[in-house]
Amino acid sequence: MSTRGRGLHGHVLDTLGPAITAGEYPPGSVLRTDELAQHFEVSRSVMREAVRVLESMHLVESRRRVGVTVRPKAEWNVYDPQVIRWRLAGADRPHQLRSLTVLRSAVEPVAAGLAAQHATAEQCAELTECALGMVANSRGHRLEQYLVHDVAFHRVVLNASGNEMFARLGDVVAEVLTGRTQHEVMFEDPDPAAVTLHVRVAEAVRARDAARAEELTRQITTGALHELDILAP
Amino acid sequence: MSTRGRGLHGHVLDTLGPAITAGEYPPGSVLRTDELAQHFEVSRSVMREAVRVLESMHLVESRRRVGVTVRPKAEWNVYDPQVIRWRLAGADRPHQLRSLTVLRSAVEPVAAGLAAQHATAEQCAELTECALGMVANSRGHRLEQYLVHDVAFHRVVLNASGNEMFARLGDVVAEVLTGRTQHEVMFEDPDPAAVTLHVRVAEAVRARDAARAEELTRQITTGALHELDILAP
DNA sequence: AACCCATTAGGTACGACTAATTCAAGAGTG
DNA sequence: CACTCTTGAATTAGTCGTACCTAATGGGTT
Repeated sequence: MSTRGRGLHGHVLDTLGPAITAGEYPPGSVLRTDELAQHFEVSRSVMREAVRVLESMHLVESRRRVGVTVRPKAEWNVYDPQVIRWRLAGADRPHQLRSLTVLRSAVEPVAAGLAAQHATAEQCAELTECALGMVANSRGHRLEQYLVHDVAFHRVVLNASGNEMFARLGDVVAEVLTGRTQHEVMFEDPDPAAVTLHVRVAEAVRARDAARAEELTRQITTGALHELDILAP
Repeated sequence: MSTRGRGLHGHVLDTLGPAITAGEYPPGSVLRTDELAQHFEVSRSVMREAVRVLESMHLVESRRRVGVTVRPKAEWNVYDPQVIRWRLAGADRPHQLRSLTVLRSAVEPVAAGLAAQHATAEQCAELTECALGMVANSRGHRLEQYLVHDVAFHRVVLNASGNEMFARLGDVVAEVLTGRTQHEVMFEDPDPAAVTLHVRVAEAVRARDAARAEELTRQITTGALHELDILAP
């Protein structure tokens, strides 16, 4: 899933990427292409392709006579799904989870408002279906199935917004929600209030009530902020 | 600026990237590495590195025995600054500008609210300075200087939010604002109301009034939406 | 329909050469 | 003597071309 692992250069990236994003190489660290190639036991061609990809993510910068230098974190392409996955898989996970949750709190309410204006009949139906699925699995430790519907719900909202930038955050939200279920405190059944909110969002979108859809979604994301103690109770 | 043009593979990307993002090659189109290498008069190694970068942006997919196929627009990494620049430079510019402006309307108000909570004294001072700079250049066709301070203002807000995801949108906002001044209808002096709003945002942040900073910024971004006729007057 | 094999285009490896940049030694200058 | 400028040697990425490997594909055979 996280590993597209296609080809040798993919394998190299699966090791180097997480290492860099985890801060194993401090900003300014210098790597040499040849040494890396030797270390990973691949040809220089393969290593060069891997470096090019890291370079396109602004994780490193390649300069003649110097080598491959690690760029400061502030310059990374933190919206690259691959970078997000690497960071979520490493020591930076908590921090990354917080950043993304704050991003969600900004984007999703607006996306829901737009979805209320632009959602197709089919998307409205999907939304209702997802909400019902959440209700059906909200009790009896069915977290797995609950999560599936939760992820689907938010994905539909983002897609229905009609904004491509919002739509592409579907994967990010999916990883945040999944991460919360897997690694965070969520042994108990989900909060009934949250489930209800999702149902009401689906209703608001179906009723073309943008303001209500936005406000209700804001309540959902605010809840997510509270879970991570980003907001005081 | 848009061209980092470092090396031959950079030159290839500067041509291929815009072509693909402009839709010159419809989704599913098949390119051959060898043909491309011949067309651009570079070696296969260089072309392969370029393809790897395009692949990491999810613009294309490379498969054996098939070739390099162009992926559908919905799968592109639309947050990649390079992709954004390519699209802003091509036929997709209006659409991209709208998407980004909607994104701004979601992110910037929340960022401003956070900035009011987390901005350092220095950042508060910078903000005030930028706002004053906007006022000083808001009359007499000083659009150039006005733009500089406008861009700086929004950049400081995004940075002061303390959220890395927000901070990285500084470049995007900069390009949107620059684009508006250069290509859109903005021969006249900026709207005095907008200038005043910026001053008041700076005040709100300085006063640690998160709610007010958020609301005022929402008015700014709403104004931007109106300019592009995304919202009805 | 199931299977096999030739074709094809990308994947990998290696070696030679190029070019840019750094760094240091040495000449020149105040 | 200290400082600056020039120059050249060392170093590392950049480019190229070739050869060979691998795996999908598509057609032909059983």
